[in-house]
Amino acid sequence: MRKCCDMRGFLSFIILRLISKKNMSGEEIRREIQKRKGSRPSPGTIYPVLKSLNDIGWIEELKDQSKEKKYSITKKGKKELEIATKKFV
Amino acid sequence: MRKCCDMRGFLSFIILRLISKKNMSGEEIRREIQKRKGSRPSPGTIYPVLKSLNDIGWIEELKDQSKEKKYSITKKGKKELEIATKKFV
DNA sequence: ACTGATGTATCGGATACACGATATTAAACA
DNA sequence: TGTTTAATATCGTGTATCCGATACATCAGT
Repeated sequence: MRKCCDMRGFLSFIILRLISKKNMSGEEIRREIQKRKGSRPSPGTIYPVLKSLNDIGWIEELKDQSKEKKYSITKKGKKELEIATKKFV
Repeated sequence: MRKCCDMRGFLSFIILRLISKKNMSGEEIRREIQKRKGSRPSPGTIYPVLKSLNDIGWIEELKDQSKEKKYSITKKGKKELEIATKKFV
């Protein structure tokens, strides 16, 4: 994946948006999407997306005390999300 | 494609949303997306989506005088769009 | 330390999205 | 009626999204 919010990759958009509202871990994201959508994305879906969003600097790890690795949105990510949202929503 | 706004198929969501705001033809949609996104989706991208959205009854043809075949969103499509938007945006 | 439970990471593969090219249709002129 | 122009439709293909399965890591309780 190169760009979030390309024609494909709706999931990246959703995940970025979730993280923008609240720092979240992979499992939290899975639970949240299940709550909203009904189906629980598999780990093989979520974690690669988190990795790529992290790699391009749109989110960043937020190591805290717990065993969960939380992510927060970066300034860059916030900006990109705003652009994408304006374009398409 | 079965459901718009599945994990994949961001484009279906975009197109449904565009049509929900204003009755549009395939070419209008291509131009609108180009205006917003910069790149112009190819016919082979747009028309199959329109066909599938039409097949599942979320949009419908709106034959008018012109040579363009416009589409409008159906009640069902409006409802589904609302659900998807609430879920994800 | 061992075990169980939970979160994270990675891999191979199936699926279908999006593409470009091409064909078809249809309106609008002469 | 024939020609041109533009919109629509379809086809085969490459690609990466998303999946399930599996492995690894980490913490809690005993």
